[in-house]
Amino acid sequence: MERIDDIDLRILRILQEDSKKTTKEIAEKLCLTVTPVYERIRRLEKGGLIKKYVALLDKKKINRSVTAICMVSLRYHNEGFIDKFDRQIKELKEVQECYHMAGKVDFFLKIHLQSLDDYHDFVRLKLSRIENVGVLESYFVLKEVMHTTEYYI
Amino acid sequence: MERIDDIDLRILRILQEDSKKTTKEIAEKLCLTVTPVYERIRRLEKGGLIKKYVALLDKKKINRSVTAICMVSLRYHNEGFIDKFDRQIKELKEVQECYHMAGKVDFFLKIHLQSLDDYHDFVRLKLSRIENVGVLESYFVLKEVMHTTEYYI
DNA sequence: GATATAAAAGACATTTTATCTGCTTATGGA
DNA sequence: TCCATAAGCAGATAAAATGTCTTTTATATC
Repeated sequence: MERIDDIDLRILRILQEDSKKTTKEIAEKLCLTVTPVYERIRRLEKGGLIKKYVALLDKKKINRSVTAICMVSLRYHNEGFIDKFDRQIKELKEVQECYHMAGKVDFFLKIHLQSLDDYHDFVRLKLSRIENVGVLESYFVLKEVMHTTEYYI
Repeated sequence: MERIDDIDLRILRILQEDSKKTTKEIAEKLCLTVTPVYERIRRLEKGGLIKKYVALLDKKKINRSVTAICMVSLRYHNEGFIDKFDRQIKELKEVQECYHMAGKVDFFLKIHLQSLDDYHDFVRLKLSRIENVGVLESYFVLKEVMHTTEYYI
């Protein structure tokens, strides 16, 4: 991928905010015609800079009001165990984010659920049954202060 | 918003995964014509169930390879202070997520940056200068095991 | 500074998609 | 059974995306 210039950046900022904006609307904002804008977007897609386009849903309206953060430490740290944990975590539909961390905690999970009861079940029936899971530390979100999918570029 | 049925759910699953799918493509998957699919999508948008459509960028390709997790505890917990922290955090472009938590830690931040040096500057010049910030605990992501914007519905 | 060359932008035609309208078919009570 | 209502279909129209070709602009070289 060649370098991206200022026009590319402005296009990316717009699309991060609202990907339904038409090429024409974007072109007008940038004082260009549709063709260059169209071609730039295609180039950004082909180059993989734009990964995908998605619809974002309202958590509350689909009944996923509980957000839990869970820090997991494994008992043993052989490479095989870490990969195994990775694979098993990816199977769990409740998990929205999972990071392998540097530090005393090994993994960091963000989980979305309907209720605290569901979290109880999640830990008891799924998470704690994954082999080699050691310490679990759970935190619950009281209020989402901010949450964006955009990067400041 | 009226209840959502199984067809709505199937539409939402598709749009969460790829919002560029055309009404026609979705209609074919669901064995319907474009009109009902079109109207359902409009209804889901109007009802606020679909919040927005966005483009997701590749973190690495835009030079945001470092993800830090930061747990913040405030010194004092009067209501005013909490709101003030909220407002000031929202101003920081590096912060992608911020949650007010239940427990011994007050806030939970996810931050995206170019380098560890930038994190150093972020903490030194921005975070630690916010009034009333007490303990900071930082973690760094070694590997993103999973990260999705989709909800399992 | 003039000129050659390539990259970027524009103009416009064509294809595809979104959107609207009117009509038909299910569905669930009274 | 019949009515009322919601959901779906078919086809027309408007708008957007896409492709092609031309013009402009920037850049490098002489």
